[in-house]
Amino acid sequence: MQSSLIDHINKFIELTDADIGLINSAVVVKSIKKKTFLLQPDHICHEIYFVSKGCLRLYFINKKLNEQITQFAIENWWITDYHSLENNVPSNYYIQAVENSEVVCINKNKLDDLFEKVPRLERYFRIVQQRAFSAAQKRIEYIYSFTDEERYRHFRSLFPGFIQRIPQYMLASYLGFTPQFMSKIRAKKI
Amino acid sequence: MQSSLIDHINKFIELTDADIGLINSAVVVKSIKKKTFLLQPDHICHEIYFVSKGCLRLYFINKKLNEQITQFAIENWWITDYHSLENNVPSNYYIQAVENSEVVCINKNKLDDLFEKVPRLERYFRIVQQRAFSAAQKRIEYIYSFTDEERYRHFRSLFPGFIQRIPQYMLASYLGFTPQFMSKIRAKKI
DNA sequence: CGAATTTCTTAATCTTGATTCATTTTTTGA
DNA sequence: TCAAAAAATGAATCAAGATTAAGAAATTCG
Repeated sequence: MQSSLIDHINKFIELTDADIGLINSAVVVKSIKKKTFLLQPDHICHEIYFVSKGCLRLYFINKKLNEQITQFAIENWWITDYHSLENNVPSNYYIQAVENSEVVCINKNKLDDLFEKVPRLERYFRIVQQRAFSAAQKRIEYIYSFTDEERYRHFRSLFPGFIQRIPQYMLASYLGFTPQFMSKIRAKKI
Repeated sequence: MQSSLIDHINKFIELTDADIGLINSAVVVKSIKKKTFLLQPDHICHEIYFVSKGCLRLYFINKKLNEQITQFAIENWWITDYHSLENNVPSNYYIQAVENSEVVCINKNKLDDLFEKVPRLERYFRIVQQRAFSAAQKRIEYIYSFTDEERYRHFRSLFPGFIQRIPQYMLASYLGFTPQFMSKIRAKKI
């Protein structure tokens, strides 16, 4: 039984059985219950996470003491705090399971070793990072193109399935407005 | 005389003379005058640009017919529309020189060939993309943490030199507010 | 140099979405 | 199964920043 991470990597590069062995021995697969934290503020982030099942969120507490979600990760997405990971500085973020989930964890040092042993993985992660950056570029475009209400309708039309999976207040947080405002626009006909 | 792109790559990976030759034969260095466009809407973006001198901006025209700048690139930064580049679809964006500039242009197909010939370049671009994504994560954090006025003051304290180089209205556009509001907050004492 | 263009400023009014506070509905888990 | 916690809603007031409409100042370049 192939892990879903290996399946995902295989979509971008070819792996030998030896490569797969090396990858599998570098990762730890964890089943985590809803609300479990994988990262909390003031801790240095040492791992990147691949979601094989479920949903995680990345958020921080803003000055008004509200949760501000900056990213969700569902099946086949990576999530981590790259700033903390790369600069070895304490994070401001929480990474938390929104649903019971299964994640593939890779420690940063082990990942660096793995790049030495399986150089083709550089290509896989180059492509993954480029897609992530491209998505971030699009997101910034949307933030500056639409009003909050438009962004909600747009998001709902793009990911109709996803909004069923999470509480409305989390979507409001991700979109950058209050649950009250969310209620207001949901109360309007279409 | 080494190009500044080669210098930059050399900070992350080791290149042989043969590698350098291959890279140099894949790129085109252009000197472009202020206001020159490297990309315009409805065109598919086929190149990525490395700024060796000067400053470029990436922007689109929003629904209110105003320019919305989403990115600047100064010396040693890459800039392109990855969405258009990767999916071969027409761009919504302009890429324009803000100052007389020198850019290293790499065609996407030539870059793909180059990855075959110089696989270690995957590593360089993996790191560059990861940094770009990390910067985008931080930017989204700031967008949702601060008011517009706070973001202006924060940006000014982070990049005091840069704000001298560009017209104020471009900074207002990048920060997502109007030139009038920019004037208002600049008129306040400190 | 001097006219044209770009850029910046001021001020009055208006809008989107926040805040506050209260209530209702839904979900969870002992 | 039912009490407690979590999530969603509603309405009144408020604030940050947009809009509109002039003008003033600074650059550019023929």
